[in-house]
Amino acid sequence: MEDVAERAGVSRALVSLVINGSPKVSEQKRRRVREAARALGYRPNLMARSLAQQRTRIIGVLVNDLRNPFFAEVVEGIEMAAESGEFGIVVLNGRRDRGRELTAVETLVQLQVEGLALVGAQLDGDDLDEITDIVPTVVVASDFGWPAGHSGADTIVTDGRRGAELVVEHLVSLGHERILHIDGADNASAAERRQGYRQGMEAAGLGELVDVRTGGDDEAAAFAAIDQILAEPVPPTAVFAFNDLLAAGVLDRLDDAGVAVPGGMSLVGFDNTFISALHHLALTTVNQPRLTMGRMAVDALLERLNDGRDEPVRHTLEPELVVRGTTGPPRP
Amino acid sequence: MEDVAERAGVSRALVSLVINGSPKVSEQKRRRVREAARALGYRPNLMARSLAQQRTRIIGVLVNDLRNPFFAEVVEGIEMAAESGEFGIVVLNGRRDRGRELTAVETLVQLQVEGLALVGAQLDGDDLDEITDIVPTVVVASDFGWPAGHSGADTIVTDGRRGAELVVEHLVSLGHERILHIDGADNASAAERRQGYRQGMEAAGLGELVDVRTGGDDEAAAFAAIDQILAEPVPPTAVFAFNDLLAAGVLDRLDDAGVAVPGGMSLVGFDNTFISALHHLALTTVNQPRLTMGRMAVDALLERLNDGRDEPVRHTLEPELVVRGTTGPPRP
DNA sequence: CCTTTGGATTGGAGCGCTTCAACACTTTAT
DNA sequence: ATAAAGTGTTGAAGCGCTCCAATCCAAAGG
Repeated sequence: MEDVAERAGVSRALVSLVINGSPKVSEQKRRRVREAARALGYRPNLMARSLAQQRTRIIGVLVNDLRNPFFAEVVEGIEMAAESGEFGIVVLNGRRDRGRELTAVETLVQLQVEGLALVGAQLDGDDLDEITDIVPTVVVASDFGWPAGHSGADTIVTDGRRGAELVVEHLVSLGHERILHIDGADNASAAERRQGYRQGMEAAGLGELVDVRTGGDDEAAAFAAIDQILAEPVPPTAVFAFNDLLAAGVLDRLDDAGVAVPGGMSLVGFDNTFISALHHLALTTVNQPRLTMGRMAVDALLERLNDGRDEPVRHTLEPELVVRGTTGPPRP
Repeated sequence: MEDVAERAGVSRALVSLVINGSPKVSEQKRRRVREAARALGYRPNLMARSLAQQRTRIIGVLVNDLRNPFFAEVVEGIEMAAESGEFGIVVLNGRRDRGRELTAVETLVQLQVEGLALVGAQLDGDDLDEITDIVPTVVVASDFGWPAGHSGADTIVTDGRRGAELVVEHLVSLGHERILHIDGADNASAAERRQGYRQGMEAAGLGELVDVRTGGDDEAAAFAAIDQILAEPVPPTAVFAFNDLLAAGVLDRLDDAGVAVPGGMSLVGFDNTFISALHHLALTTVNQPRLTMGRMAVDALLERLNDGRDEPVRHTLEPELVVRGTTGPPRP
């Protein structure tokens, strides 16, 4: 910067003004500075700038699992919204490990992010309380209850309980009774969907038949569960899987076992990722508006940052049942 | 930091030493500083530290499209390798737009990343030359030729030409002749695969039947191409799609049109993403070792950073044909 | 007893930028 | 003519940290 100033015959302060597009710089000097900067290949040092400005204009994003297209799309939504709010984002990947999530958050905080979006985070409520004391936080696609702690994080979720109910209602309307749920284990939104499943079953008078098995959040997790289920004397007629990835795994296994879908077993996923839309899977599932969730997350953050809101806010989006080809009447 | 120093009754310099785990601090003071830091909830400011240290220990990653599981996994590979090399990464998403890629690179450079990994970038050779003058760069999963410019970027690719040849050989061995290629348009690795396709066809004496159609890099791009193909008087007996996503789109469309796969048409993808492995698709494809690619990319960067290498290096990984259920003998 | 040695600690300069009060120079009002 | 009110520019302080040279202190050696 020194060099640019010298070459343009002005002070460093003036260079700074030009770089930041201040209106109170004469056209002549502006041109000379621009030119000198180009000639020298000068690029401002963002670190130094942030330090001096005492702000970074960065939103930190912690994502549970980048390989899950659902999360990837939420992140795209966040990115797009952040961009139009003049913020950048830094994405860190928790890779399905709570410990890594914690260090990732620590890194983001030390990076001085102005806001934090936790996408599908597996942290617990206490972790969250600590975090919200430090930086404005929005929790997306997972749920830490309401209100979410001391100063409170904002929450953007699709109503997983309702989504699960929709699934059960749909299956019941087809005539199913033995509906089993392979859950998301300790995954962030697993509890909610379990609850919705239970409520749905009870509402249909099928409380006795509630059957939840431990799954996880990817195909592999589905294998053990479904293998075991198939080995039992009276398998269910329908399976509701925690998410599309899990459902895809179940589908594979059913295929191996020669069980027709939906002829021999109905199957429902969750998230409506592009996978479920593939004709060859044609997975009945529950839609979550991913891009909207990302956008709302950023909006929530910006309200805190720009408008100074400081009571927590919670937006619950409506899930939508998407009926495709993996559900039908139960086998006789 | 000032406050911590005061509370612990030491100087700021000593606090810095403790934070950075210097061995030359007495156990007693170390404890006192640690305690004061905890009591005050002190967190070092990474920006300030980077500024003072004149290094960031950050590798910038520009990724073409986060929604494509192939790229997401390469990024995971990079992340894991960076972690063990004591580097952090910052991921920016080009979202399939060259302009955005350019500004993303600019941002990363201003962030003072010490190395840059371009994953599936769509930039052109001139862009790359400029970039390599500024920061050590490795190009992953796309190809800018060899050597790649002035100071030169490193390159980590799977041999797309060879991969495409494998595909053609496989199809030819099944008896196909009218093999059509839906390409990746101006996508980074599209040219290479086109070339491999052509060479494979010519080597099999099918040079006359070479037929390349414009596709893109996601399902939607496949639709137009395949619809048009099906409307033609003599459709091909086999289609080789640029990647798995594209192939999935083709498969859907074939389904709509009532064309059996592989009975009526054989289909091959590329990348061996988890999608292709789903039994219901069972897509014949070409594997790229994604995690290895990520790891090698980081290794290449670290060689430059730590060992001072400065001639460009190029690693070409071997593609591997994965035969699944979408390929078979041609229809009569 | 004084000097040396070496480990522990500290003061202060400096990293690249922003920002604000102060200054110089014009223009307008009086 | 002088004062007042802009306009454009700059010097210098400060952002939170690191790191070197200097200092301090205690133990060891002469």
